[in-house]
Amino acid sequence: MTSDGWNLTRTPGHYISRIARALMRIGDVRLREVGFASGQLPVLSALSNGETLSQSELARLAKVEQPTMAQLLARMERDGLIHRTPDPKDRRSSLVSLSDAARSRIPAGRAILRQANRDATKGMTDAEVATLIDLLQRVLANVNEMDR
Amino acid sequence: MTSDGWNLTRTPGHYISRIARALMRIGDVRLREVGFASGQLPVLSALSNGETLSQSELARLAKVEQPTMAQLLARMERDGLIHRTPDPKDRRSSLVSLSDAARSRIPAGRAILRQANRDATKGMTDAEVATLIDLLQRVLANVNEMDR
DNA sequence: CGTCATTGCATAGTATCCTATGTTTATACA
DNA sequence: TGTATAAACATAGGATACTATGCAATGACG
Repeated sequence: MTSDGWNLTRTPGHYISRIARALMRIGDVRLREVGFASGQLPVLSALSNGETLSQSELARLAKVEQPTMAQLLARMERDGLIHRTPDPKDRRSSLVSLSDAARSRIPAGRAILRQANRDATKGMTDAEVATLIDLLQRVLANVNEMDR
Repeated sequence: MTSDGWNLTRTPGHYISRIARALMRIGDVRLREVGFASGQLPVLSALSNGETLSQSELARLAKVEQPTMAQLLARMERDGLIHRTPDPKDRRSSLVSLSDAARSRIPAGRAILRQANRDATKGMTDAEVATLIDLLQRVLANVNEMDR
């Protein structure tokens, strides 16, 4: 331990990357049952109320770069989760909407995610979870600041 | 907000994935100055004291699957960060060690990471950081449990 | 009205991660 | 000893992320 040349094991960053990887793996396994994947969640969430959004609006909402969203939407279209229709107002753009099949599976997906979050905070009081969320929010604000 | 079909924005998982992605991006940018990448940290850390380890030992330490470690080591070898020598005790295995160039740059890399962790917890007291680490540790234990 | 910057998207290339599978070597045990 | 299991590694292929770049359509402004 003390001879570790980095001594950076007990840092928030270390735990956060480990948890993120495990959560993504677990989420993908559990969501496969309803045909979703964890990377698709921001898109499903944004379109769940029937709205139609462009690729760039989705990228901004999901906080990913545009080519990342392009690939994600291509896979989702291939899997029948979304449709694209040309935007009559802008010939560069298409409007993305959820397929009926995807929308019908959203409640099941939401339940799976709620359970996963409960499992991940097992043994923690509501106050502890609230504290954790508060601290994470402040870290996120800091790293967003670092990004510029 | 209340009309969000998922209502899962204010969950630990949501923040943790966002922070992890931002931290990785920032870490990669800052570490590029010394020729490292964030994914290489577990390997650099494990070998920094001059030890030699096999690919599977490194995979276990870094908590990644074996093919992931194989690819990572291939890139690190290509970039001159590590050497591989055949294991005289086991013809299936090779022993991985850090190059002198990599070892000499470790102190600079460590300083960069310390600073990044300080930046990410800016505005938080030592007690708050300790609380955050404690809560994250418990979440990590939970998700590791979920993984089986 | 024409030029020019901006915006929306596509493509290419790379890095990390995963699962599934195969090959070779080592080991255990009937 | 011979076979079966286990371990170490390689390979293939997919998902999710990034940067860099290019093209076409839009919009702003002299």
